[in-house]
Amino acid sequence: MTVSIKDVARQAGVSIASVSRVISGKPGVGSATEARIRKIMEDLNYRPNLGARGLVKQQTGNIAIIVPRGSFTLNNPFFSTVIDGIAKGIDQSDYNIVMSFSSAQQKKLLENKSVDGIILFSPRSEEFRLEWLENLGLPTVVIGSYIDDSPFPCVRPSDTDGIDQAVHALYERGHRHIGLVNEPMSSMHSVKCWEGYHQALQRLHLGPGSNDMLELNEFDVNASDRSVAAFFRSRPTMTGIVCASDYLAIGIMRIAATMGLSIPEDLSVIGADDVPIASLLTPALSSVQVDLPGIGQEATRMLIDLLTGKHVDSKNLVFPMTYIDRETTRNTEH
Amino acid sequence: MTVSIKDVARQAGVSIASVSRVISGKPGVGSATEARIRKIMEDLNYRPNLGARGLVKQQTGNIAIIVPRGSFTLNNPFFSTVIDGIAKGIDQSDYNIVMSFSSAQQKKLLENKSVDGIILFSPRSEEFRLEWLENLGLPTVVIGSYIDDSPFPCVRPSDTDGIDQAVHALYERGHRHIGLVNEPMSSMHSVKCWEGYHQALQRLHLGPGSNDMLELNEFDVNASDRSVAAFFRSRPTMTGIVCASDYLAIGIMRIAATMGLSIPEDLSVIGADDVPIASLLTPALSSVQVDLPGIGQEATRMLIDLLTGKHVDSKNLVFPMTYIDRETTRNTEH
DNA sequence: TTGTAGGCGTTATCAC
DNA sequence: GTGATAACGCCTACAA
Repeated sequence: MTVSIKDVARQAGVSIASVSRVISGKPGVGSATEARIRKIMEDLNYRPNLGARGLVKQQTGNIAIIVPRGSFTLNNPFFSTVIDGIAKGIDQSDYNIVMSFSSAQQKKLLENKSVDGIILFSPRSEEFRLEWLENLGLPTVVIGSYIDDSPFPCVRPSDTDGIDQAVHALYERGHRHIGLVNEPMSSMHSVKCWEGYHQALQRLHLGPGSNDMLELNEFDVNASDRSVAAFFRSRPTMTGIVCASDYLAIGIMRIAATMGLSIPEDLSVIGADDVPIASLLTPALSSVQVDLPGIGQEATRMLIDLLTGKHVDSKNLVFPMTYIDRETTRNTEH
Repeated sequence: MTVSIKDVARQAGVSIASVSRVISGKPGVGSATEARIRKIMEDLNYRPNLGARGLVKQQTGNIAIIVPRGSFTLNNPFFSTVIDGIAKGIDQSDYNIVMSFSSAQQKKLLENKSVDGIILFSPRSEEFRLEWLENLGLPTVVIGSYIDDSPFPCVRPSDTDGIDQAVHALYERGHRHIGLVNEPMSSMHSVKCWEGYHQALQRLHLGPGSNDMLELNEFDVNASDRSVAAFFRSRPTMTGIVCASDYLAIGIMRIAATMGLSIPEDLSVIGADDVPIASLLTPALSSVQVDLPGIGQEATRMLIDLLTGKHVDSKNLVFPMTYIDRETTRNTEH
């Protein structure tokens, strides 16, 4: 059914070697025969079988995007925005993107020699052990915060500094009791955010404040209404909240509304990452901006450099974050 | 470097045939040798090469998701929400998802025998010609409105009815001059929306109103500020707007704001699809709800049925839409 | 129960 | 310039 290099060769009355040569643009074919072969390929509508080629060249032409299960949900705008950047980066190349959605399938995908490289969204320790990843022997670049001494190049926002900025912004607006809503600490991202929060409190002499971080049990805020409500209720003097992501902040805004808290009158809220919808919400979400598509694009470039043996310049690319003041923050008298 | 079936065979002192048998769980291997082989596989950390297997079994284990270039932007919540459904559907199977992002790459992906089937988001005629698609000979299911007599099974929202409902909702609230903001008519989805709009106007005896559709030149509203503004300004009596999608409606709300029009006081707006963020906006967007993840999941199930030779029941699965009244619509006296 | 051998569609190394 | 032919890693009759 499917037309192969053999069919072309037979039709053209040449050996498959010659056909293969014109396909891969290698020299050593008379221009007359080349023309003939080209014509036959056209007539027969020949298309190379990438699988077969991959078998001999030991490469697949595929890149895996691995998003931790659970935070998955392409709907999480953090991922979709970064992936838009990846799309842009990959357009220039000949690679395709392969994705799996369950953790078991992701593992299989990476083990089965069906990809040449990996773009890994900040993995959580429970899901992918570092040793296991290294054992794969695949070029890998990590997006987002990850183990500090990991062997993989990494592209990420300056989370620590970003959260620090957010706390400072609140401080400047008169807030003195500032909380942090964070994802489970099993994610390195959460640790970085915690560090930024802690560092800011210290610099501002606001005390340790470790009591004022809410560590969610799930990665999805919307599964945590009760603990969020309890957190707010038990801290009546708290006037400002910094969230580890916009996604979190949006959930917080929703929960606050159901509790009868109005933002920013009763509570100032700041997100992180500044995803596109942040500015569309009402009140528009104050956030810490970072070039999310840029991160995706740079990570892709790095991986492709790795794949093509080019020298990869910097092992750690940190994108700056800058506070954006919108409508969820307001001055308060303390 | 990479350990193959041969290595296992040699180590175990058996033929590759036996190893292959235990891998694929075929009978005909002594339980003693089977155990030995299993152990060696474990020790050597053997992983099958899917590419090689695909070569002989003539299948790749991959499914392509094709999203029309331009509307791409995983950030378009319509796509990300449906794809979330696809993810759910595919979790049960052993298939992986492959994506390309430029139109040229997508074509190559489909031609190169690197996928077993296709999930195609309502293609526009300029990008993928039906004849070309058929010629591929790949099991394909289409998501969203498409050519009526296409040979491919199709899962889609009842766009026509949905828009009809939206117009009626506005009518019931007293609106008599109702406009439609639509994407380029090269998309079948736009045509269906137009039909729903037209049909509603007729039933309500509101005249043809063909003058009151704005057909955007681009698929991205945000590139069309000027024409949207002109559209509004030239129709001072228009009090209600139906949009072909929530994505469009969100853009319209933004543009209206910059024009000093307030919603819903000056203008009632209804979106379509009811994507998750619709309810998070303020004012919360009135829309026509449809089970987007369900569409993705059903499409995936259909494709997998097709792929596994199971009987596929219905060639055309239409998901009902129902109007959801939120805050962007208001009564008006005409 | 086990092994041999041919083939899936390509590329690459030889000869001629 | 051109053509055999051996891989690549795997599956599968067919033999033994």
